[in-house]
Amino acid sequence: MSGTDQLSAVFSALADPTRRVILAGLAEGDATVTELTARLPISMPAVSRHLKVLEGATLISRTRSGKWRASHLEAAPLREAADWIERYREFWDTSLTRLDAHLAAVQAAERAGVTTEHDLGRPAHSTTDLEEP
Amino acid sequence: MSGTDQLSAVFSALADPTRRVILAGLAEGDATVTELTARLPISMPAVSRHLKVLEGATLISRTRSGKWRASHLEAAPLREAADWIERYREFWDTSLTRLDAHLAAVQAAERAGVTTEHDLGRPAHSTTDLEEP
DNA sequence: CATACATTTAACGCACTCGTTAAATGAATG
DNA sequence: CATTCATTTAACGAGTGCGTTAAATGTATG
Repeated sequence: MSGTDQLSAVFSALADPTRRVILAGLAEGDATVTELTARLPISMPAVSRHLKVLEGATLISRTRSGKWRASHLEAAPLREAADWIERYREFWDTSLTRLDAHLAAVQAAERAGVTTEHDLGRPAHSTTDLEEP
Repeated sequence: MSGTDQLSAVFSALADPTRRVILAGLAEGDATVTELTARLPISMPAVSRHLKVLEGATLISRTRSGKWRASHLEAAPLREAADWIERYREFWDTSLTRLDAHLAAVQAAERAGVTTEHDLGRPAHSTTDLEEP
């Protein structure tokens, strides 16, 4: 997963149920690999690599304390993920009827000068690639 | 990706930058595969399969309208994802000092009867697996 | 310093992802 | 009804993810 942007790394890390469980566990306090493994149905090496993934997404940090390495939750990157999703809140939060949604889409399209379902017959052959805001 | 839970499917779908761009595009209005492809640096079959992934995560729906198939943003599943992340807001939202975080972790641990960094020497060999709330 | 404990790395298997190009399918249209 | 346009499926290759077991590494401790 080399060259992956931060946001992708975070979403990718969250896509695994085991890692979400690990994060939930760390929310209750720092823990070692052995402790986390004791509560999971997988081997210790597997847990170790899940932690490596989480560390790669900077969702955890780890400190060596003598013989042990404790994992610590670093929730900051979750803010970025939350912010990304929040931009879509209007699309699920409002009680949009199908017509309202349609009109909203049309307005957004006109605002952005984008081709919509009304003129699918002449697709927008814009040359500019889409970008993430 | 058979047998994947909804939340994992959503996070997994969001983990790809191209798919996030597609969702952003659909937020401005429904669009066809051809239209989306015109604004992306990849082939149409590639876009088609991205849409299939998004559909699998129920992040979009598609309707056939004559010759064309328009994709429509279905943001509802994002709510679930947002809710999951929101539970960690306290961990990034508050101005936790390192000491505060430490104390919070200890309190959470005591509340849950979980072993913390204080007694890493005697790991919790609990038999119950962690679960997602 | 030899032994034990905590953790990681190595090596393997299997399944999936993401891109490509070429071929197949669906649905108007002349 | 043959052609054309929109879209999907097939087949391939390179890369990645997630689990395993066995071996290596780090760090106390007797």
